[in-house]
Amino acid sequence: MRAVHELGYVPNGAARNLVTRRTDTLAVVVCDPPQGVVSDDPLFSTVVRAISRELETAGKRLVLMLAESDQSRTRVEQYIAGGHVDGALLIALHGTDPLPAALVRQHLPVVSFNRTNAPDIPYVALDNAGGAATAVHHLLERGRRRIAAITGPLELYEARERLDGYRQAMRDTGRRSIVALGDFTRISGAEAMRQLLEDEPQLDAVFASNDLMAIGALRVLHQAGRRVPEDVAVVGFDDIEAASYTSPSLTSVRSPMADQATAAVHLLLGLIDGGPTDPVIMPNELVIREST
Amino acid sequence: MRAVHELGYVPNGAARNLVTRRTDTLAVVVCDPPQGVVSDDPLFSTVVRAISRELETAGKRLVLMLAESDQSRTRVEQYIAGGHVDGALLIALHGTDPLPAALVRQHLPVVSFNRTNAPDIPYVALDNAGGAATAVHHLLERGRRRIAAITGPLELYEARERLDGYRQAMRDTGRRSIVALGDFTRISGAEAMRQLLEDEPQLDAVFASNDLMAIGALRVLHQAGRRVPEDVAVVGFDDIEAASYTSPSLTSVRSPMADQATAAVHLLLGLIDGGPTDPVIMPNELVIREST
DNA sequence: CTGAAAGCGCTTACAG
DNA sequence: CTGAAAGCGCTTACAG
Repeated sequence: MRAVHELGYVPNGAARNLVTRRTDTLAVVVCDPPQGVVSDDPLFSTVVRAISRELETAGKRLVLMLAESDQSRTRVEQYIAGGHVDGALLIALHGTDPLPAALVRQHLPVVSFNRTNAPDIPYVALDNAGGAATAVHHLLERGRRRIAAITGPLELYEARERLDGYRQAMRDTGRRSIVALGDFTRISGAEAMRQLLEDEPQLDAVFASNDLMAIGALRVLHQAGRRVPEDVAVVGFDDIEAASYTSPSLTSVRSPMADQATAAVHLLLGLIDGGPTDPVIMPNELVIREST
Repeated sequence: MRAVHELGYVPNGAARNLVTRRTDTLAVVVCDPPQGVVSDDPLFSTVVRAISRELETAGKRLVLMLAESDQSRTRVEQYIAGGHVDGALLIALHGTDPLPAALVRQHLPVVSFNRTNAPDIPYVALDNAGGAATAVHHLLERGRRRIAAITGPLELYEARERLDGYRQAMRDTGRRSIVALGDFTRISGAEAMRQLLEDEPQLDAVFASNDLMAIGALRVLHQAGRRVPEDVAVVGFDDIEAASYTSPSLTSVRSPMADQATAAVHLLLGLIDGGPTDPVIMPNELVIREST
């Protein structure tokens, strides 16, 4: 050991990997297309940092890969087939993505950061429907009666679940759903808000399926001369940092992204060790600010 | 080749790495401490994605490592000493960080995403001083005379350079500098703005060294009943997405982070191939919006 | 030009 | 318990 210290010896990683057939490296695959919604999200860096910290604690390394195109998807598959990683964590998976099934076929432990269409992939998800219902009930408590919703892109489970939660809560309280389509971008939120004002000028509340769209909606409401929250109350989803510095500041359903990331890492590490594969659902909470 | 296809053969990566002594893998080391400013920055995801794309194009892999503490710094050093990577790209380096020197001592090709105290490390940097000067001249053209600055944390080169650019521009036009210290967070921008209003109630413009602080300053100005831009003009730096949806929207010096990331990757790949190591300075441009 | 051998630097069963 | 040998799956000089 003295010699080790004196000579600064460090074991060669490739040689060790070769013989042990372990790499202590996990892939984080961001499946979002280039113009995709999730990885441009303000929460992306939170998620990546939380994953990185958790893997470091476990003594593992993180290889970050984008799967933005068919070509890069192939690269990911080949890299993983090359035995470079012990497992993979998929982020921002669209419902129709062929990648998860391909990885499972290679017998690689795979976990998804959200619900997917591949039934045998363990995942960690937010309680999207519950969060949306919480938002609706909060608006009802505030005395709102005509509550519209702006959806995310419906090919994403999160977007569908948030819409379902809104719909269910409206139905349960005997109300009619008022829905405009968005795609999780601020611009789409603004456009959806414009459309809602035209179609349903009597509305007195809006539930936006994420904060970026809520911010777009706030802007349009301001331009249209509607006061928030006096005339129209607005609730967002995710509680990104910007939610606290819009004017008025935005009530939002907080997505515990860092906790979700940590849970996903644990699920993956457990899976590699042959542990259970039950999905994990993260709770969320409503953060009430000036907009409601 | 038919057999390769039929059997789905893929070369074993570890065996190949062992014999070739190349890994085709580069480390991206985020040197920011846990509460650090840079990696919580909205631009972090932009940078990471741009690097990832560029490495993918070059057929390289990306290992993401955090160096948030002495312990994790040691881990980074050991990992790199283990020969797992062909080079390293350092992000968010503080002036006093011992990591770059340690890596250079291991004869690893290293490039920094900003200027550092290690003289022999090639880097890519923004024209921070030039950007700050542009902001000041823009404010002067708008007829502003008492222009204050809010600085970033001065242990960061970016922050010092932006301050220097402001100071120089003020001096060149025979004006007195008015400076309040911040640390690149929104909160610190708000605090600095409060202090400025107290110390220099006559000020008619503020140059904030980044957008987050400018957003904090906008809020305080609003609370203090100062109209922007009528009473006080505000310029930020970085042009993060939020700059376009504050009210009023924020004039800002755009930092071309994606281009900077691409340039840093090229510099590193060139360095590995024995290419030149000249620093690269990225130009920036002023994006004029409602706040000036 | 083709094919067998040596060797990269480890770990792990196995012999002494 | 210690120490030498085999082998992980490649690449690359080298012999035929």
